[in-house]
Amino acid sequence: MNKPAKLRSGNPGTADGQMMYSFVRAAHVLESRLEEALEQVGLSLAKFGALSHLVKEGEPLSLSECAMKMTCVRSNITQLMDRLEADGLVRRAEDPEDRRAVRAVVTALGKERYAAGARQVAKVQAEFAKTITGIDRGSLERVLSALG
Amino acid sequence: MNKPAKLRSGNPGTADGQMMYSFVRAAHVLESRLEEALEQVGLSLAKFGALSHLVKEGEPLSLSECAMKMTCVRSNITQLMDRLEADGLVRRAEDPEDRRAVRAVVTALGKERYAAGARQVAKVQAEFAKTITGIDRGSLERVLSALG
DNA sequence: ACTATAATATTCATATATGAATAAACCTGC
DNA sequence: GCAGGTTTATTCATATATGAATATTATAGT
Repeated sequence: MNKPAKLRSGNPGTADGQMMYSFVRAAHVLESRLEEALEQVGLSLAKFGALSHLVKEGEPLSLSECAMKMTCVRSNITQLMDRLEADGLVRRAEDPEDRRAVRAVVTALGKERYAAGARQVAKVQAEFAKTITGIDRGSLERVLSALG
Repeated sequence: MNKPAKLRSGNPGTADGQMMYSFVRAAHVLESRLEEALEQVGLSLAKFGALSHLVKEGEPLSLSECAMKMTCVRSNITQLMDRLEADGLVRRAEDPEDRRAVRAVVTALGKERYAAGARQVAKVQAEFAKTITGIDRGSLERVLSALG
């Protein structure tokens, strides 16, 4: 009982629906590749993301600032920092300006690990760049920015 | 110390990298919309996905079959079924053919809930369809299928 | 028939995420 | 200066996901 192809293109109930699912699935695959690549250097995507923001900022960020930059709730950062601290990649430091705040300081090991992670991510990016060859960049950018 | 725009387009280290991150972020936003829409009818995306496969199959699936259809590990399904069973949407049944197997049976409530979820998902799909207006379907499909 | 191997679901430990509840420190309006 | 509200991080409960270890059942090969 399959619908003929004619009914399937441009029909919001079928073709576009498939497209939406494909989109989400493709993103999951991409994330898996990133996770796998980062695993080679002892990082997860979450850990790399946190290190990335901290390294790029160049100076310690409060955990609230981390949460904002990573668009997640603060309790998530609390746990992530626990794990990063256990790995010796980050250190919690008091904020002399605000005694409520805790600032995350990247350790030397954290910086090395971040650099190694960045090299791994670059490989996946290169693959991704090859994959999207042949799609119009402008349209894709517009769609992606329209989505979020 | 920003690089001029010229250096940023077509440069694998910047523009394409941004694109990859945008892609993943956009998918997350889309998923959040789906979660939010499904929450209105008491479902999560994971629960809806499981119900979806079961309803479409038309007959009970073993938990291993569910895991394969949802491309996840079996222990995940064990837990998901626990929650679906607690919600009264699914029931575990013995498999007379294979005493190791457990089959997931959708309850009447489960079918209703699935239908309500499908209506919610359809709304998000319609939005998504609008968003991707103006991008070439063929290229997008090729890219998405190349990714996974 | 018996033994070795495979497949089944579950449990456990862990990682990631959310959101509610809490405690401590900060800030404002009076 | 203090009461009341806000912001800080943490803890707890929960949902989702993985992978290792386990127990039960099936199936092959002998």
